[in-house]
Amino acid sequence: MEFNELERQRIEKLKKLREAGVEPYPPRAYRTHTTQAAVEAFVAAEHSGNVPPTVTVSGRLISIRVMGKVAFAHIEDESGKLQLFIRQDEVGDESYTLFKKAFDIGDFVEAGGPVVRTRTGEISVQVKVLRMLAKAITPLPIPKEYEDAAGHLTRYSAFSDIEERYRQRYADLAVNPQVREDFRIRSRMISALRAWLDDHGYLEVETPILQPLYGGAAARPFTTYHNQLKQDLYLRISFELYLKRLLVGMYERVYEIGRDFRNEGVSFKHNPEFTQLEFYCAYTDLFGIMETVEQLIAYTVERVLGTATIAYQGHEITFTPPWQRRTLREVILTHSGIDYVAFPDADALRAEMRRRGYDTASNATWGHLVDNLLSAAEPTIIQPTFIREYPIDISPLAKQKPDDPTHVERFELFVGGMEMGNAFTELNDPLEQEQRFYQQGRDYEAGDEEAQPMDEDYLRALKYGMPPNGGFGLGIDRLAMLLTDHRSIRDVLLYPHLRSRD
RNA sequence: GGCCCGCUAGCUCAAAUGGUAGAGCAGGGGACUCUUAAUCCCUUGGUUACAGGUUCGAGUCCUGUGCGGGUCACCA
Repeated sequence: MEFNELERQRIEKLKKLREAGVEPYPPRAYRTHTTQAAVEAFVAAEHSGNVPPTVTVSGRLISIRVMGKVAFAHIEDESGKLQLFIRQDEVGDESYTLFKKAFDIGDFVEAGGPVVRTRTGEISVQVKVLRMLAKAITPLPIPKEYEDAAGHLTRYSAFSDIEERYRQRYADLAVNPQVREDFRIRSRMISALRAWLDDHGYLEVETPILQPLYGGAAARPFTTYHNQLKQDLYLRISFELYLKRLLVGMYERVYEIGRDFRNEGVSFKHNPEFTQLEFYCAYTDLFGIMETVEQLIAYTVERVLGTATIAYQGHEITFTPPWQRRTLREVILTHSGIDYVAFPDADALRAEMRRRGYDTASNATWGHLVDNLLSAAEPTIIQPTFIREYPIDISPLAKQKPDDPTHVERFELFVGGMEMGNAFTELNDPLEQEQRFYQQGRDYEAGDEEAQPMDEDYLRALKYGMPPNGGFGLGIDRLAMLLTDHRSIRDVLLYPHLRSRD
């Protein structure tokens, strides 16, 4: 380890503590109250006229104000903050000197004594015993704060360098309470999703992450290798094909929450690994899934934030059902002026798009061109909106519309200008599915690296019969972005992927 | 991957046109027995991301590299 000057000074303090017979990393803490519980116990005693409680509280030192033979400090634990009132004549000369000379902001400490109000009225622990729990070597960038009479909090020089916050998330969390809160919201959100699904007859299952064959989405996979088996394996890009096999096995409602891995570019809304919820429900279709999704997400938002209306990047978004239902054709026509069904092949559509100023790749398939048109409209769709009826070319696992075999029963959910989820009336005709895989194979040969490979075992499952059903996939990270009002997916991932240094 | 922007002390930021690299906080020394951005006096701290180049002289200009941010493309 290399140490800078500040760290060397603190290592000297370590020695000073040990020379005084104080172990700077003792094995145990003896907390009797969280800071919040200490305050509550004090307030209760004050109301009932009882003697104030004596407590032992533990936490990180976040401020120190020494005034000669008396000092004030604040400690913070997960429940909140509490002031320590330390008097030399209460803790003793030796302990007080050690506090002044060897304790720093950032250290974990423990303080025991009665809870009192100081002259300014702040509830504090009148410290009788002060212990070091864990000495910090590296100074934490804990900001100074000022709270005015109106309760408005100003933070000075808060740790805000984006790259360092992501690389040293532990420090970010330690000094930025709002970041801690964002990840609590994310956690509560996942709990709420799970609770709703559990309450509605869905069985939570786990399917393979290491797969001999990937599929279920249009994406390039990560590859890996099993040494003993001498076998190439892929990290899954979706759960879809494994979950639908379970419907063949007579489960009617299944879901999985877990990680997908896609080998593609990173951006403010893409991380190489991300969390997905997928569920499948037998004996329903696209339209049944829409109602389920409305209920599921409205319940989740309400339970996590206490309201169905949220603020997101300056927009007000309301999740109260029913949500808008539009067709892909109408959305694209409205946004771009192009009625894509009038241009049924790639060359014609590309020519029309270029005529209207779109920059299109000359090797893009017709389906991808349609997708590009949708992408252009995407940022304008703020309120929760189901966009349905997709071209069959880009939907190899969805069932065709009975009255229009060029399109499938598929919707994507958009909120806040982002795609949040994707759903189909699932294709359960094994012969048709085989043809779709063949077409994907031809697309792959033609240069589409995201085309899905033939999955013989999945077809074997379908041949046993799969009930009609609808399925849905939800980007958990993106929903978390909405609920925490963050524009970047990295702010809702504890450890977003970053290129390594050196 | 293309283009644009950024990288200066532990943290947050300054440094006209190229001319001795600074401040606040944190840290160190001192004063102070009710403070809360405590206050007051003194003070340490830098390979300016890295490597080259131009120049008498580069944090500043040029080239390259790394990392990050934004944007476009790719991509759900």
